[in-house]
Amino acid sequence: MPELAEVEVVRRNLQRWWEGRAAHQVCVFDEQLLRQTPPDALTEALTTPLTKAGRRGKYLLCHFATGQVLVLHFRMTGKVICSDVAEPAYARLSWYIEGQGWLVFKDQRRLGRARLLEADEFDAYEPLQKMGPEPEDVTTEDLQNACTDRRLLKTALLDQSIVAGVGNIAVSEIFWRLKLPPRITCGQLDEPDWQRLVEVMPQYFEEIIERSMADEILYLEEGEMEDIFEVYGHEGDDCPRCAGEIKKQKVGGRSSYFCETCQGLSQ
DNA sequence: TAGTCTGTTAGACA
DNA sequence: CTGTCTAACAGACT
Repeated sequence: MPELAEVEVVRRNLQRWWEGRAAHQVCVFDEQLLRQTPPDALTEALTTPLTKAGRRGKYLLCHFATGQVLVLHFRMTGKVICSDVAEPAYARLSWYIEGQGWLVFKDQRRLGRARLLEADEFDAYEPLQKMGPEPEDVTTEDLQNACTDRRLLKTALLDQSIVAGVGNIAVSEIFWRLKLPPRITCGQLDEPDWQRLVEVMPQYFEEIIERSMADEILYLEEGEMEDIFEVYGHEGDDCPRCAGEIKKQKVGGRSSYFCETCQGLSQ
């Protein structure tokens, strides 16, 4: 489930499983995942130790001592898991870490990408160059400067050049916390609204990261993921806050979930 | 069968 | 140049 929070969970896992160690074996099952990267070059990089697992927005960054960076993007259904077999379902790329297991890039829909960049290529890499500040760093001024009055707030927050890492789920959840109607435009926010927005965004991600980590542990024991969202995917349920009903509506081309009672007028 | 889905980008259009 | 919408990418699920 790749929004910022899920990518951060993978980053923390890779830090534990992989940092300081090199792969002893590499299997490329789906070359489409690699696109511009030759499998041989990837294999060579993976067989040197990982120096750091980083993240920027929804991009996962695997740094090597050579200065090379393996950039992973999971799009809709990609993820990295640790497995005791090399090729579980939907495996696209696997590398073996001694004493840990197979690290597997899984991706049901095959939209995810892995690309190996040289140090200078990484410094100039456009998608990262264009990216806005992380939610924990963004200021009200950043947002107000980047957002025109008539633009939907939802569309603005999903624009990765304004703020990095916000996805469609996060928008619904953050709007619910702020009691904002789904179609509110940037011009309709007052100063305290912007202030609360920059406070709540990082709080939301922090909380979801923690709950996802805890959930993963629970999943290993109980075999079932808990639903950690308040409104997203909850059409028809009662609002956890006011017992109004959760509605679903297309906003900016994609589904928004919101409480019709406590999130202002739904328009 | 048609519509849906956590993301991103290109092209059409206003 | 701005912004919005759609299709496309690719596959599974309802």
